[in-house]
Order: sequence, then C-alpha cells, then structure tokens
Amino acid sequence: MPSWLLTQHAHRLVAEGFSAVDAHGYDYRLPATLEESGPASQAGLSRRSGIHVSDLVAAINELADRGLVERAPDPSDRRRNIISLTAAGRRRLRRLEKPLADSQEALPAPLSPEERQQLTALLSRLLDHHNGRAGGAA
Amino acid sequence: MPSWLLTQHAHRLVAEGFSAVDAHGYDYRLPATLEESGPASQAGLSRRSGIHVSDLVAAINELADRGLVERAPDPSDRRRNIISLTAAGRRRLRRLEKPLADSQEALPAPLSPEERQQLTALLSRLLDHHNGRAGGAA
DNA sequence: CAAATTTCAGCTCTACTGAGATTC
DNA sequence: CGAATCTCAGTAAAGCTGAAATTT
Repeated sequence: MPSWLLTQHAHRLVAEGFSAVDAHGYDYRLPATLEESGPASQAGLSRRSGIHVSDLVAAINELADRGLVERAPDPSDRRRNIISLTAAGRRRLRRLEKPLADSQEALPAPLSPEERQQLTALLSRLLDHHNGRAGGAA
Repeated sequence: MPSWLLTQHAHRLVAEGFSAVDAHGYDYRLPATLEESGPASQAGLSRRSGIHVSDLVAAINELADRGLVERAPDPSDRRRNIISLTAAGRRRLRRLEKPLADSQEALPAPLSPEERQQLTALLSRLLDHHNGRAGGAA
C-alpha cells in the first residue's frame, strides 16, 4: 500500500472537492485569475492561471463574446494583447462566488478550525515549494 | 479571498500532487482496482474504480489485448463478464509501483515526517467523511 | 539573428449521455 | 414486464504538441 497517501479514492475526493471549491473550468479560472492579479497579456495570464497558452485563445474568445473580458492591443508591445475583466465579468464572478462559498464549507466540514488551519498551512508549504522551485513533482 | 483554502494554485498543487500519487489513468486505476478488490463484473469494477461503465469496455479491451487482464463470461449470470488480473498484469503493477513510490516522495518532500503524517491524517478524515465511511484504509 | 507572443490545427485522455441488445 | 449488464456512438472539457506569423 502506498505510503503517505491512501489510494484511489483519495484522488477522487480531492479532485471533486477542489473542483467544487474553485476549479470550475477555464470559464471560471480565467476570470478569477484576472480579478486576482489584474489585467495581463495572454502569456502572462497563462503563467498565472496555469491554462495553456494555446488554450487561452479559444477561452478568451468565448469570454469576450459574452462580454466578460476584453482584449485590447498593448501599445507598448504590439505582439501582446492586454486582457482585462469587464464590469459584467466582475458581476458574474460575484454571482458564482456564493455557491462556491457553500462548497468551500461543505468540503472541510469534518475538520475543526484548528485542523483546517493545519491543512491550509501544510498545503501552502507544498504550494510554495513546488511553485518557487524546480517544476513540480509530476 | 476564499476562506479555508488559498485559491487557484491550491487546486493545481493538490490535483497535481494527487495525480502524481495515484491517478495514472484508466491504464493504472483499473488494474490497481482489480488487485485491490479482486475479480469483478464490469459493473462492479465501475463502482469500485470510479471509471464510467461505458468507458470500461474500451479500457478493458486494450488491457486484454495487452494480456494484462482477462475477460471471462460469468457462468452464473450470462449478462456478466468477470474481469481479472493476469500474472502479467500483476507484474506490470509491480513495475509501476516503483516510479510511483518515487513521486510519492517527491511531492511531500518539503514536509517533515510528522507533518506528512498530519497531512495524511487530515486528508483521510476528509476522505472518510465524504465517502460515508468510518474505517481507515480502503 | 534569436526570443517572445499570439494563433491555429490536431491529438490524447477523462468523463458523460443516449441508445441498443441481451439476460435476469 | 422491469431491471441489470454490456456495448457502441457521440459529445465536451482539460491539456498537450507542433508550427506559422508577427513583433521585439
């Protein structure tokens, strides 16, 4: 039996849990990243969101068609587009946050406040380590 | 900012981490499930592995072509096939476990042994709770 | 020239729906 | 008959590669 982490179901639980928490597809991740770190070029967005550069084109197209993000040329570098959230995009994020908050509470329900803090802390450590240093473990 | 778990990157880290740990595609999950709980009908396998019934057909076909699993009719119920691991399939699992063990160590590297235990314990609690179980190992 | 950026076409894998045929 | 089982076709979304065009 694998050592530090259970087995099959562990993956499913966490995948489900986290996708319930915040990974709602490009559709959500992209605007959420924009709100978190502001307007960016597509290459920059790719780095911040973890969405592949190639996939950003289509994702942004769709969001732009729906009026949720804007694509504007960067005057200082004509290779780049500057992507930014529109007011409608921000409103939509607000609407999505409510159900998200609910699942955020559902997932860690069985843990005490202290335990949640522990979990957060441990995962943050892993996060920092695998973000700052040589590419991830996979 | 979301409450108990950071944001975007948390999802990515954990998803990556867990997929590094055990989610290696149908190719691995299916034989692993067979080893864990023994021969089963395809419907049973689907329940145990979390792989959709429809997708089992193709997955089993491929594994059977490679001689890793076997499909035999269930004499007591002619609707069913009994799927079981072959010796070759078992050998392959053994071989796969080595690199898996490596990534299991790569991911939680920045944590001390005690912290890993904590993490495991906390995630197990979440697991059990959301599976509706009480026991430990699955 | 090399490097960065955007775009496009194509691929794999996971996962789902819907429908059919067979057997219980 | 209804329900379970296996099978197949089609779909969608995430994620990747490779290559072209433009600009720095």
